[in-house]
Amino acid sequence: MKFSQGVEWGLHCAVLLAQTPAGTALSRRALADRYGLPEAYLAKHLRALVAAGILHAVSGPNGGYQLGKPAAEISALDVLDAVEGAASPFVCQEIRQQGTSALPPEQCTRPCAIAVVMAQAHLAWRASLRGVTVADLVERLPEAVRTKTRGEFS
Amino acid sequence: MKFSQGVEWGLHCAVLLAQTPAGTALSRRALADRYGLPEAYLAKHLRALVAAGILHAVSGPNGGYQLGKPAAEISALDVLDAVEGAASPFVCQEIRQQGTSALPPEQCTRPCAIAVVMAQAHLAWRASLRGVTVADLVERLPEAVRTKTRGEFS
DNA sequence: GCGTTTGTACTCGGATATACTGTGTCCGAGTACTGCTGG
DNA sequence: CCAGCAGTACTCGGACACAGTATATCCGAGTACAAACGC
Repeated sequence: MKFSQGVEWGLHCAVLLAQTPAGTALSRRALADRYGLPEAYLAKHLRALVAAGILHAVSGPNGGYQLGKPAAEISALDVLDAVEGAASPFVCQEIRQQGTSALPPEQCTRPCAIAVVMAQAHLAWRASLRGVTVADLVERLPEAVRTKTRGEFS
Repeated sequence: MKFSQGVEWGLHCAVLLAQTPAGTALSRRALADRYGLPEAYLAKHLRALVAAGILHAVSGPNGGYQLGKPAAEISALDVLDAVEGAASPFVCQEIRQQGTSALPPEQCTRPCAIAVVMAQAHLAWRASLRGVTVADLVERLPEAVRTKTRGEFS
């Protein structure tokens, strides 16, 4: 089980865009070069972020990507859901109702205990990520890094 | 991002084995038939559980699998780690140190904030699963199901 | 000199190939029981 | 009748194909600017 690299890329891009002056857009080329990423592949993930409303894409010269809403309203979970999909990694196949010793439906009124446990863990994971916004991530950057970044867009 | 089906299979098998009288072993054939699973593929996952010490395999006639330790000492996390591997699904590639605006190493003494957030979420997820044992899962089964299962091994 | 038009260069978006992990399967090694054989 | 032995049937374990998704890429659609042209 492994996340797509797009998760890290999307989060870094969002954090970077949150530090740019309002109204400025960064082209995908600029983002890819900055982090040494394959531009065309990065595009696929950025497109997913645009579809989720996290980023806003502007066409034409001087176009590019900018945040689609305030950084404080974008959680890490939002980015992850946009890139990886919000579906639970565990999908209960109800094998208790299959095979030679299948349980009859009337004994399966309550959800499978195993699925419940996995769902709870999934919720805990999501809750942890939901509590952190892109604005928080910017705050947690070292001051030196923030000033360096700010200088590049002055 | 999706878990292997082996996670569900392994958990169900562990819960079932926890309900069998001590000393009895269930063959992989019996397990596969009971849940309608592909026997040969189930074998691959059971082998992983054996390697992790969660199950114990017995060869020969009347052989099969049994729990490798008390059900109360096997957490859901143990099973998941055995099947999926314990590695974090998020692997930080340190892209902040790559590309045209790469940060110098002296500004990267603290771990990347994004990696920290992801690691915390991962820990929350693992903690949730670590708190539930196979014995707990047996307890959470409906009484009717437990008696039905018990009857099949009398 | 000014407005219009055309061209260009730059942007994002969707459709298209390749690599790797999960899925599924097969055959071989080992072991305990069972039946037979010889005493 | 009993002990030893060989055969057999059943078990798990590792090596081998197939499929789906992540990875990586290319080309086309759209837009704003800029320069050129006509008035």
